[in-house]
Amino acid sequence: MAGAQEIINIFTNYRNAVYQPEPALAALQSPSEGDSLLPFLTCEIAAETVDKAHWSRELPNLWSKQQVLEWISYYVEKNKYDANNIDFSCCNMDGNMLCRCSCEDLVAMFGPLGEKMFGQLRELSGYNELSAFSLPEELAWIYDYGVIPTEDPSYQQENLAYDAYGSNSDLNIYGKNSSDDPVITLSSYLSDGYDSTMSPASSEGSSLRMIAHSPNSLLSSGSDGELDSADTKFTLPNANRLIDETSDLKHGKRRRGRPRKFNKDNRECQETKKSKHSARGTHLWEFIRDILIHPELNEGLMKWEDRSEGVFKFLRSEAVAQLWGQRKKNSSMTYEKLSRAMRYYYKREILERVDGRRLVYKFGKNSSGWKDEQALNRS
DNA sequence: GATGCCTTTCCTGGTT
DNA sequence: CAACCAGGAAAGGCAT
Repeated sequence: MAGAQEIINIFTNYRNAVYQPEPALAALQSPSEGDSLLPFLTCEIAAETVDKAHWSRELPNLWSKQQVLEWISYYVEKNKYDANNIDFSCCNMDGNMLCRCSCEDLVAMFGPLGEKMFGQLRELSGYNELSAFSLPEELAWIYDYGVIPTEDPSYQQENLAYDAYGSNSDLNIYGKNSSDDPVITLSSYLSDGYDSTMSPASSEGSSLRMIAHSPNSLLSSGSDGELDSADTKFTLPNANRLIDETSDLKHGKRRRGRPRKFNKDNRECQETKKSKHSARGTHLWEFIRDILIHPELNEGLMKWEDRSEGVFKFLRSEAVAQLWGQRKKNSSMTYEKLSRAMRYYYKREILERVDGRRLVYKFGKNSSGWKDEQALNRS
């Protein structure tokens, strides 16, 4: 366990390394911007410093302790808050623990800043004050796709995973406690879908579904059920790979291509998948497009560089990949793999290359639904 | 069962 | 050095 001094050192080093004075940043931090813009701006700023701030690429519940500290440091510095008022002994937690903190917890730890931090954490986690009934119609397929019947074993396992995170915990950044009305997040919206007809009983923890589906929760579909969630959350995605590696190793060399799913849990996963109706609109480029054409739900994941030309940029590449992975019930999705799939679209002219610009893509002539008028028609 | 499409996964090598 | 890009190869999953 890191001591308070060690934490302060990390904190200080990070601040010195990452947040050297930048005029643009300082301008954005002016009080006149107003709090309402704060979450958005922090996403934007984080994205601009994406090469430095690792936390900005991942969903908060996936952050390591280091990333949590980096985020705290960022936020304290951004708000010019006196770090002496912070109880650093409370900062030694990973993202999962952080996300389970109530607003009161954060206020206790960070004083008046805690409330703002709670708000931003909710933003970064994809919490939105949207009801399921206000979802745009063109995303109705999400309803079709995402319903997980309660008799579905995977759903029951997810609920087990959910319970492991504490179904009776206080209000946390994912929204309400389990007894409240269902809440939808972009994450669950784009990855899991949401069933507006879900009964209160079956919708329990719908806003928390992101936890259950997130890579670190793959306890639910993984093969190692006794792993401690707190300690394994960052290794689980790789744990799948380890299993594959050991089962696929032949003469010291791993077999090429996608490894077969052999183990019992994975077979269950496959069966579950087979039983489910495959929804339309599950293509990657459509998924990307749907994130882009709903900026109000975007969470700073992606942005248009040139809307009229269809040029867009990934701001939180790993977070988008994780969402895509959740959508495809694939815990081990990474930006690396997602980008490979994106590159296949070049040949089919669904996407066009944008040379020399990292994380930037452009819709091609064989894509549709992203242009202003098309998007408006879809709304 | 064969086929085709759309990824997914792994990999090597190059670039930023 | 990490992150990203490019693209070949092989395989999975699914619809037809």
